[in-house]
Amino acid sequence: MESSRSGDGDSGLKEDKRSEHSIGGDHESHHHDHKKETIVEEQPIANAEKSMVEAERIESSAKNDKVVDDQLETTKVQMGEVREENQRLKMCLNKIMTEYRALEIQFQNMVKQETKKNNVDTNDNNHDEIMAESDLVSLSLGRVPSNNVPKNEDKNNKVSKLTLNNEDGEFKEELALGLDCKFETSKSSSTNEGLPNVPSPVNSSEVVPIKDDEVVETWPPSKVVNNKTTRDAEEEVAQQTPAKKARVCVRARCDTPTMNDGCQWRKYGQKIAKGNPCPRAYYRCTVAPSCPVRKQVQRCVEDMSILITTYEGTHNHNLPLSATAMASTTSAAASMLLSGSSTSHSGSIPSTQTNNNLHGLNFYLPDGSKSNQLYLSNPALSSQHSHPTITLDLTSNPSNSSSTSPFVRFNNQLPRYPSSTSLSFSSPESNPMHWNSFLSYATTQNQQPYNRNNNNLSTLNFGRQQNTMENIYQSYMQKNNNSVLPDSTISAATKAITADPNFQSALAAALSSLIGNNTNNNQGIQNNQSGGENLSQKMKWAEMFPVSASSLPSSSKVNGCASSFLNKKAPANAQTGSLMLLSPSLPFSTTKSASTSPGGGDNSDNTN
DNA sequence: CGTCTTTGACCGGCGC
DNA sequence: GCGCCGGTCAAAGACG
Repeated sequence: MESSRSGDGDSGLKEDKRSEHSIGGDHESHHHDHKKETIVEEQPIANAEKSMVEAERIESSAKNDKVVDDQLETTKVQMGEVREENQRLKMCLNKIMTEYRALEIQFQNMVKQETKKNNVDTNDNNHDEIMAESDLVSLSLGRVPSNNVPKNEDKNNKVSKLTLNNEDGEFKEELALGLDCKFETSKSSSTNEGLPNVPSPVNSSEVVPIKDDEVVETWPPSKVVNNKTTRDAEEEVAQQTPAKKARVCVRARCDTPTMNDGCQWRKYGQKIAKGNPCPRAYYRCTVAPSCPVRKQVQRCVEDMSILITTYEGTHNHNLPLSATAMASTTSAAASMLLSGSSTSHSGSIPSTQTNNNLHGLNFYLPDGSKSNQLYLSNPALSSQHSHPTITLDLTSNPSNSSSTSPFVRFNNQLPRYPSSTSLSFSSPESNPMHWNSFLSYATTQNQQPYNRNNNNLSTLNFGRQQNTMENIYQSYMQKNNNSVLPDSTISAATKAITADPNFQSALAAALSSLIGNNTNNNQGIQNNQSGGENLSQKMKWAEMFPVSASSLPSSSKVNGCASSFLNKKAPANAQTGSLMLLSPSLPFSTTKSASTSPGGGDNSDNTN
């Protein structure tokens, strides 16, 4: 009994039980004593006395009622306490939200001013301003501005969007942190293009034609600028915000040339970077012709089994389902970085959050003075000082880390961007499942086919021993079968969200987009708008809408890193679809080497 | 024949 | 100003 309590159960419940026991127990013990007495006396007595016993029994039953009443009252009191605590938490959350909004507005103003400065010559100042704003918001969430966001409306709604959420309660507000952009993008679009870069399963097949007013993120300020259009002007504005250059670096063990992130990539160059004999390959997203997203793939010089994939930019189109996890992950990570994750971490993180025990979501925020350079095993990559970089370390080898705690590392030493960040999910003590399931859960519901066709793949360790992952997977599946999220997952989500408002924003964005989009785009939007659901509810909700495997496309070949892990896990359970959620994969829930074979298989994703 | 990869050339930023 | 280096272009070749 006591051992079971030692778990991370709800303290409120524990209290309830305990108090229940103490209250009822005392009364009952007296009651039993009383009964014993009556029994003892009962033996030698006559019937007349039996009536007395019955009277006593009635009396005792009355006592029993009283006990029940007491319990009820106690419970009520406890509920009141819980409510109070809830209120306190709500107030706390409100405070955080207020600060967040204030910072957001402040940041917007700063960007606005800068935009004005830099675009004095431009005729349509307003346009640029607005676009920059739009861009800003979208970037803060790792998203691309909507293709068709009415700009004026966009401007006006930006500040009020959270207010809208307040009407429906605090949970909404909580999610709203991450849903800002979604609201913005969705509100203006009557079509399902509201979420351009994290598509719904339905829309994923549609490559949304790029519109003229669409803000296309430019990756580097290259000579790509051939024709001066309004978009170019917007780009120029956008480029002036460091957010444009945010990069997300993913380190993962992979024995294939590239990680399969589900997206379509076309190789456009290769270089031998200084400091690393392994060539660096350059890919650009080919899902949409004008997609600005690029990625660099390079082996780690210290450990050739580690593949370092660096993503830059945000997709401006609907993604294949298989790519949403990675896109969301990188977007979330980027938004975490860009939204000022370095601004107030130490202050915003409750001390209890630093104990590296957040049910798998371990966010250790060491002193900012810790260098990230050492952590980035690739000097070439770490030398990209012009880009704020966030690193997701999915390797199991923390040796590359300069910190003893391979969790989140923020570093302030990069010359130009003090916000380089590293996320590591490699701690042997941590359980990456939750993170992975968060990020890939909804997506994977639609990715079953990738699993189905995965056959012989190499192993891929995402920071954990495979056995461990298998156990996690199995245990998760068991829980998953009950369609009830484990408390630990909910708890992890809660803690993670409260851990860092910025990450809250990022994670919520990723989650909401994944889950919301996975079922139905419209529903997803509505769901997000209603927002009353917490993360766990969302996940449950997503669980209720599995996509049948038959409706999913099959990939003809599977040789990507991601698939290697997934393949091994997939056959273990008939519910292939839902297992993908386990793929430690966060992002790598799909299969098939997208980069090396951008054409066929992944195209089928789009057309199916 | 169309698409993708390869690879040398080119460009721009940055440091000395 | 020069050279280094990262990043991109685009022609040529490979592949299905």
